[in-house]
This record gives sequence, C-alpha cells and structure tokens, in this order.
Amino acid sequence: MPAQSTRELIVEKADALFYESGFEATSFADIAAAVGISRGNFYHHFKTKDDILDAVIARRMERTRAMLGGWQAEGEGPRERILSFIHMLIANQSQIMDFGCPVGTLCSELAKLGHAAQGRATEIFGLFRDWLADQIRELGAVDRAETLAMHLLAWSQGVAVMATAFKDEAFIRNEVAGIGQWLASLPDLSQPT
Amino acid sequence: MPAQSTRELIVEKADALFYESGFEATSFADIAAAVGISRGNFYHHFKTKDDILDAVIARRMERTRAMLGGWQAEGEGPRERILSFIHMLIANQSQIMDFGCPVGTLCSELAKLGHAAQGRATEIFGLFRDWLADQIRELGAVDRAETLAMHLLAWSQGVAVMATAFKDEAFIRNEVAGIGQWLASLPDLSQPT
DNA sequence: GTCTATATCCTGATAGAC
DNA sequence: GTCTATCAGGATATAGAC
Repeated sequence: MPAQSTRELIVEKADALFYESGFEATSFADIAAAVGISRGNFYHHFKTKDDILDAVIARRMERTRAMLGGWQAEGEGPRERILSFIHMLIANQSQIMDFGCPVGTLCSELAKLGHAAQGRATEIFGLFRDWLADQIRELGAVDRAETLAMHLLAWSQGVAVMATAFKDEAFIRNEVAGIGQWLASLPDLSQPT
Repeated sequence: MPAQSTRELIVEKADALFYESGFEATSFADIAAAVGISRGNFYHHFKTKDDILDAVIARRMERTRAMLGGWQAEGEGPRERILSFIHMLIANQSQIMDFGCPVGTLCSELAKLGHAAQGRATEIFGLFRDWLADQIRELGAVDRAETLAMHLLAWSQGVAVMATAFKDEAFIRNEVAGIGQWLASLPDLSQPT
C-alpha cells in the first residue's frame, strides 16, 4: 500500500475541518497546521480555496458511493439496507450533536454564501436519494419511490438539525424508532402473501 | 410612533444579513453599508460582533413570541393553530429555498463555530417546541405532547434543509401535505364523539 | 451620535530560494 | 515538493475630531 500523498492528506484534513468548523470559518492556515505543512507549500497542491472544496466534495462523493455500495452488498434485503442508512443517525450521534450532518450543513452554508459548488454538494444528497429510491422500488413502491426517498432523507436531516440544537440522545433514539416503524409500515409488494 | 433608532436599524439589518449570508460571512462593513452608517459609528452602538448576535437573537425571540401569540389569538382551535406553523413552509418557501430556516441554520452554524450563543439560539426552537406542545396537549395527547412537538419541529427542519439543497417546490408541497395528514391522524381526545 | 483616520491582525495568494 | 518571505486586501476594533 502506497503512503498517503500530501495532496490526499490535505483533502482529508480539509474535509474534517470543513465539517467541524464550516467552510468559511476554516482558513488555509488551519488546514496547513492540521496537515503539518507551511502555507506556501499549500499552493503547490491547490491554487484556490474553491479548488480544495471541489476536492473535498469529490472525496465525499467517492466515499458515499463506497458506503452505499457496501450496504448494497451486505444487506440481505431492501428493508435491511434502508435500516443501514437510518442507523447512521445512531452510529454518528455524537458527531451529529456537535456538528450536524456533513452533507446538510455544507449545502446550507454554500447556499448562504451563494457558492458555485452548491449544486455539486447537493449531488451527494442525490446519491442517497437515488440509492434509497432503488431500495423502495425493490419493495414494490415503484411509482412513489423517489417521493418516499426524499421524505426519508428529509426526516433524517430534520433529526440531525434538532440533535445539533438540543443535543438530546433520547430524541434521536425516539425519532430513529419512528423511522423504523414508518419503514415497517411500508407494504412489501414484491413479496405478496 | 417614534422613528426607528439607529440601534434598531442595525439589529434589523444584521438579522437579515446573518440569515442570508451567515453570521461568520457577514462583516461589520456589510452591516454598516446596509444601515448607511460608517464603520466607526458602528462601535458606538455595539462593542463586538457577538453583542450584535445577542441583539439579533433577542429580536428573533421577541418576534417569535409575537408570532406565536398571534397564532394563539387568531386560530380557532389547536389543529388550526398548528396549521399556521406548518403553513410557514409554504409562505416562506422562496426564502427557505435560498437560505434555509433562520433558526435551524443559525443553530447549526453556531454549533460548528463553538459559539457561546448557541444555547440562546436553541431557545428560539424552545419557544416553538413549547407552543406546539401546548397545542398538542389541547388535542388531548398530554403525555406525548413534547415528543410529538419535537417530531413536528424536526419534520419542518428536514423539509427546510432539503428545500434549500434541491430547490424543489413540489417536494415542499408534498411534505406539507404529508404533515397535514399526520396532523389529521392525531386523535382529538379533547372532544370525544 | 456621527464621522475620519488609524492600528493590528489575519485572510487568500504569490515569488522565489533550496 | 517544501520552505521562507512577502504582498495586497479586508477583518475587528480603537482614538479622537466634530
């Protein structure tokens, strides 16, 4: 396995800092310090801050694709695979209470900044939406699949926002249980009894 | 009616700018330009940026209280009053698609900044939560009132985040209709048939 | 209360030595 | 590829005249 390149390290640290502090509030100096290189060296790898943002979004797209692919391979059925998605809210709850959802908060910040990369950030949501719609389609709800996928995404985003604001684990557990019940209430038309 | 003081004007313009551009991305110069005063004069009214944020949060608290009070006075019953809350998503949809929910995005940004005012910003959510819980209690769901209020708040926040990301009016309409159905499905225990 | 002028620091970004 | 030195501009914040 090759050693991690400086460029890869920069993108990894920038990804974490953009998540934890926000894009605007993260300076080149912050990233350089996290990587352990000088500010000058920085510009050998990225010309502008927007270039780093592009690389961070590309990285998140890649990793999201990999995660969804993993759930696709491991989950025994669409219902179980959707549960993998929902389980993220529990697995990452301490980070979510501190910094929110990485995708939702980035999209919101870029919207306020009027940043050109907002559309690319939304594409990460698009990956989740399409994957969830695929699962729902497999359950047999072909015509409403995308609508239900957007509803599920919105629900999880709402939980993330409220979890960040109130830092209430019981609330998260309760909502996750609610999503689970909602999922169970979806009729499985692919396996008629 | 007295003319609006410079201080009030500063808070009003800062409120709008914090919403539309974010707290971190808004500079003193931006606010001063919006108000039409010099940067120097600015410090006569507020010593630090955090002082302005406190004033903005206080203003939002006041206005939220006034809005909830208005709904309380005008709505004929708890179900109608909750519909006033839900209707915000439609009435403000273009602003929400551009900048998200003012409360949710502020809480998320302050969380990332590790800002001391985060708790005060969350109190705005607390006003909505308590008011919604009151309405739900009036419907007779006394024991689950706060849980259902948090669920409703989370739902609306999720819709706001996804609306900002995807800018899809049909999605908003669909989710608002879903919330309306959910509300209608709540049994009214206060008026047994 | 409002202004101009200024101080100090930090930002993104560049030039050029090694 | 990494560094130091430096730039121009903008940030918050202050001092002091009017």
